[in-house]
Amino acid sequence: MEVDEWHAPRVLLTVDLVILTLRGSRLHVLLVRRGIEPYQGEMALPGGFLRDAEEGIAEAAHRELAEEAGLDAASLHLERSGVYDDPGRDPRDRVISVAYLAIAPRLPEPVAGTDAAGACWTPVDDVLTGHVKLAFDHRQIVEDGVERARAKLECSSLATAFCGETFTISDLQQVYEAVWGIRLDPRNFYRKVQQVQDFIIAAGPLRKTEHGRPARLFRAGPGRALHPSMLRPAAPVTEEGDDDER
Amino acid sequence: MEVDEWHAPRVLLTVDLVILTLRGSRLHVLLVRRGIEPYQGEMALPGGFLRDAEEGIAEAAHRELAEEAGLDAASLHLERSGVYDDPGRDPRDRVISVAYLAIAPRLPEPVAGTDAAGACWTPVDDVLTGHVKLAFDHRQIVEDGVERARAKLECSSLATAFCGETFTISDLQQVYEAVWGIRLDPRNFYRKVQQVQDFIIAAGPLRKTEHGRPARLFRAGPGRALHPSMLRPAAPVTEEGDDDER
DNA sequence: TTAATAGTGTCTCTCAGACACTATTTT
DNA sequence: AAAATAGTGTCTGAGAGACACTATTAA
Repeated sequence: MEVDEWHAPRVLLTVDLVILTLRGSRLHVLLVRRGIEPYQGEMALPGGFLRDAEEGIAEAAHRELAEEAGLDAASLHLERSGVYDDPGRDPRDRVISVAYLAIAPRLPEPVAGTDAAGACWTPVDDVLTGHVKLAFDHRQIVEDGVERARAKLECSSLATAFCGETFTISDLQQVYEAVWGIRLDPRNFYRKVQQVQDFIIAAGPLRKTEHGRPARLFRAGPGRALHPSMLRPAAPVTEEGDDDER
Repeated sequence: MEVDEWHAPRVLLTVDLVILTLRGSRLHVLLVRRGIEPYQGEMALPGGFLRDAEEGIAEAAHRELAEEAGLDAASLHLERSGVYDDPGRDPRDRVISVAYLAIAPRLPEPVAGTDAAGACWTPVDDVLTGHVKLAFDHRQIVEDGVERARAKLECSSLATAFCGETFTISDLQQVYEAVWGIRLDPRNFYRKVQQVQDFIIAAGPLRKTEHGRPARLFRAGPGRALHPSMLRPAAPVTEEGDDDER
């Protein structure tokens, strides 16, 4: 041991939010334009420093969610997603960032009551491909957050957090398709999702659709973990690994 | 935004290590007796403060692994496991802890070349049940680390990190049984583990056993992700959820 | 009617688990 | 021989995906 904590370095702590939602049939992330240096004028994730030494990190995440995105933290799914600590990630100082993943249902406007000017929903594909550049290591933070969301769709009821109070099975399928970035068979999805215990429960009336037969409405059920789980299709097995077996 | 970073609070950063290994057929975690306040004389996870502001957290984890446990970090599986930031978790100051999970193969002595006096392997069950008390929130850190190890056995080749250079299929089964805390059928395990691509590869000779037929030896294969995965048996389905259907 | 979406039934394949059975060693 | 562990074969049941089929709406 022999650690002398009086000489241990102190670091700054920020919270960054990866707020995901569906717009159209694509997954979007909320970005803000930075008003201060460094990276002034560039796009970045909403977030900021801890307010004071007594504020918990989760507490700060809730505060930033309300301040910067105008979203009611109580109604949103919010969970820690990752920690970013590369000593050179912020040119000013040693800054550690704790990322939080938030899932929002479809919202009519980019953001209502936003504190930061220039907040906007951006397709995650544009961020992941590098078409839209982000400040700091925020592209990596988005990538990790999206991957976490993808994984959690398999074994948790996270998908319902993308939907409103009630939704059809088709709505839910769109969530899975947008987040996973693949197409699913509607008939198999329909059967599968209803076999999961406590995932969705029937909620009264039908919803008229633009075309076709009206669909039943459902609400999120009490289950948090899915049994059986909604596994992603396995990546197609390529034969490239068998080269040395010829 | 409008965050004035000059007034943002700074925090201390520690790294804590959850080093797991198998001893006998039980899962053990490495603990040290604290030499300084707070919690002086009590058991805790090895770890410590960042050395300086330029040291990365992963770097610090490797350093502590060598200093406190005498283990060669290069040969061990080491990954970030969690972050602990409750403002009251350290009575002295605001201290954030980043936990790392390390997996060690069976070692002959409690620890060789250990810097900290009183380091010892302790059965994780004794920690999780509260039979052995730990300083700070270290019991929670152990619990989270063990759960992460349990989950990673399913989809990664982590289990081989508990074994030496070569091992039998029976050895590998003992890893799964000890970490998951359940018994597995040897015949099914044998078949299943060999169907996983690039998980284990045959390594020459047989190993004599105390009783019974000698077993083939294997080495860890190149695969990191397991296909198909080694899923834990599902928790038995209880009927308590069906009460409202009578 | 057609187009479109909702919802059902059924087949096949793969994998998990149960377990009978054979093989090879020590005592 | 018995005991013990290694390793194989086979059956059953559950779930995933393919896909034919029916149901109900708008245009």
